Amino acid sequence: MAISEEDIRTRAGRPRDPACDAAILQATLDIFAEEGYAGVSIDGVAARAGVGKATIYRRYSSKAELVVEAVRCGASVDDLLPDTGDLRADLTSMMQPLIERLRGEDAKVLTTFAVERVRDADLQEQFNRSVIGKKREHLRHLVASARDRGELSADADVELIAEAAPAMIWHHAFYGLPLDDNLLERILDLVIPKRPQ
Amino acid sequence: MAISEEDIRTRAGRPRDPACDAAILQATLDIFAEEGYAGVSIDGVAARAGVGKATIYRRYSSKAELVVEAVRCGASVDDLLPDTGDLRADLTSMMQPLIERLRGEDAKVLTTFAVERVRDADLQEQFNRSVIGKKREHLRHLVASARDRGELSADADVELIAEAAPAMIWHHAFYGLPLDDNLLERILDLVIPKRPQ
Amino acid sequence: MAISEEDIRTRAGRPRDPACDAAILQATLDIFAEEGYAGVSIDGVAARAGVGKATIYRRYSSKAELVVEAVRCGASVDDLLPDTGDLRADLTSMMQPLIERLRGEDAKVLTTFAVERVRDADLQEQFNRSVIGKKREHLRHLVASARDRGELSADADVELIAEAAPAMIWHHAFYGLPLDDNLLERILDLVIPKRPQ
Amino acid sequence: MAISEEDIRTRAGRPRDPACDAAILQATLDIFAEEGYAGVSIDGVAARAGVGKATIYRRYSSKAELVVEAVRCGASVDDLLPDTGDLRADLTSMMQPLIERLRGEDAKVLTTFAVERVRDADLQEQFNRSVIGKKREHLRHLVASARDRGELSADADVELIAEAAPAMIWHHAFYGLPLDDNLLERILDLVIPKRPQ
DNA sequence: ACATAAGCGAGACGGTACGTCTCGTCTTCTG
DNA sequence: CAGAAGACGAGACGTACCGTCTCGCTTATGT
Repeated sequence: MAISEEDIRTRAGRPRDPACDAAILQATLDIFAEEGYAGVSIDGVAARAGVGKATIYRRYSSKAELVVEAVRCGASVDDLLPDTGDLRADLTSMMQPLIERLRGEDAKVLTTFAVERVRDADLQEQFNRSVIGKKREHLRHLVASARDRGELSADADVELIAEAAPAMIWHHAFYGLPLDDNLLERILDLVIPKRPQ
Repeated sequence: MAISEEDIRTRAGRPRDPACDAAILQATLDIFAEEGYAGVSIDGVAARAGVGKATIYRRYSSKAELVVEAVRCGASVDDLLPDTGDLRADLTSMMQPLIERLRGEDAKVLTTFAVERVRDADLQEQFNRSVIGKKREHLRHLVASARDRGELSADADVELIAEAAPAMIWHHAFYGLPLDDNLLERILDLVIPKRPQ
Repeated sequence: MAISEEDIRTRAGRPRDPACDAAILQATLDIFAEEGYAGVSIDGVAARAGVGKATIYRRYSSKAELVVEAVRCGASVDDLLPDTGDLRADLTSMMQPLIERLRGEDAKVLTTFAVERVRDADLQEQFNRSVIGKKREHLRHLVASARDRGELSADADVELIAEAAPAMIWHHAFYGLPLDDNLLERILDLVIPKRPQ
Repeated sequence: MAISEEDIRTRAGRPRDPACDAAILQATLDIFAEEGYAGVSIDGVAARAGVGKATIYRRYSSKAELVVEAVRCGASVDDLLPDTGDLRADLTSMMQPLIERLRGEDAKVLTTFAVERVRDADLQEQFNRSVIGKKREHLRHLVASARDRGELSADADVELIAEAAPAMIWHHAFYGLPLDDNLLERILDLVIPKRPQ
């Protein structure tokens, strides 16, 4: 979460330049993708963005926070949170983009980030708070709803079913196992009873 | 992997002091557990171990290598590969120790280690060959056997079921989700049809 | 005064590199002469000396201290204390070198040093004791002797006459007034009655 | 010299707030006395004066100019320039206030300023132009007049006599020599032949 | 009377330098 | 030779100012 909440608007003084926001995040993301977390330096980001260091520290209080925000925004990790009433469909539309990104050009950024995140406590903390939390919550909500309306059995393990897809997708990514087109389908077949045709 | 192979023994001059080896690894593990990877600094380890920096660099060529080695030794992972003919029991005796360790003092250590493994191609390959590979192969073998003898349906997704337990356990560890006593049981309930009593 | 006293010698570990000492002080003096105090930056000195910043901060705890030390060493003020029995001649041989230095390359350096001396109580006291003190004492002695032997009138203001030359020379230096060849002669003409030929 | 001349008066728009002028100068002076020139920062002055930075830069084009003005006004250095036809009396009424101030509470401000002035080229330049210049010019004028009317001998060293008093007074201040009540009289006795009673 | 022009507090901006910290290497002395 | 101590070149960290530049508001004057 950026340093200042959204009540910034009506503050006195010169307002923040949105062009700077963009330049900073883009520069951060570029460097992160090229060099990894360790390769990101505030001076480097500032130079690449054509921005003073203070302009960065005015927005993010540390390197960790900066990188989290950059990845969150830049890699569009703030996905849609669909709720159509069809569990399989909803899970598919939530998780399929992740698989696609892990196969595409964002793969390096995402994997690097997922890894670095575990390494650095700040990064972890920041990321859990800002992104993952909501997503996980929604997954749980979808599964619970499905159980409540009978799409799953009454004693279904909501928590575990909700985590199953991300767990296995990332597991495949980490170990270099193939991220086939039908992977998600196979996962869902495993943890959700197939719909009667 | 340590800098010097095992032919160190018969070198000329003063032999390496084993007490140093121990002190360095212990200090590294302690700091690592307390402060995380970023909190480990060579100067810090040297000070805590009462050792010169050169004494560390003589053994490990970088901070990353030092930490990995420390973890590998400190939290030795010598698993059994059981095959009793009871899928549930075998999976349990293979995975339960992992959960236990991820809940204990070794948790941080193991997690970071898992991460480093993903990061470093050499490390990855080496570990796949020596430890993880065998384990994964055995898991697959257990599941396939179970399917063959009818414990699972004939069209069971062997690959996926074999990966399910480690995937979800590590997932829980990575995100700080609770590693309850019954977690493994719940995972197995999810991916293996309960045996009819 | 440099950070570490002289008992450094017998310390453990790698000794300080004297070449660094020299390079740092020389670089500082050069930049100081070219750009003035404000133009001296630690990064600049480090770059010019081909030295890391830490190597400077290991020796001097701040920019001010660095510059003072550099000046003190670079423009050593080892004056003679003549006593020929000819007041005019003695004063001339004591003060003329100062004028010459204040006209030469050392000018900026000496001026800033004089300033720092006034600023810093410790420095002031130390210098009064070591160099300036002796010099002032000797000046007073010369004037008093001259008075006693009748070269000056019996009621001559010894103290004031002794201070006159340095006071006016430094005054000229501080205000950028010209330090002409005949300045000293004019000063002496003013405060010492010309000898009847 | 302040940025804007006196033709400000009849400008259009909102006139400058005199309360700001005062607040800025006072804040500057306070901080200068407490922390020295280096301790003065525009942000600090603005904060202490309860004023925006632009309000300062509208009046003074740099930190050096601001400090000069503040000291000049605050310490009332713009003395009278008397011309009664009695050299001794005129010099006394010009220099005695300086001695008094160097003994009083302004001492710290004045000394700090005199010292810092030498250190910082901007400051020096500014001060010479705005304050010292006129004073020195007047001193020279007084001495020259005295010579012309026969109060001094025809070959008197006008320049030097004019500088003598400030030179020796500041010299005493810098070296912590006593600023006695009769100091000025002794100086004048030294450089100006006593009037025949 | 009300537009114009400037002053004002606040604070963002691109820079530069600060003094601290860590990295991985190098150098000396002692056992 | 190993080991402790620690200096070294390099360079990132986060802070503090600089002097400039918007903002939205307030305050006189001039038409």
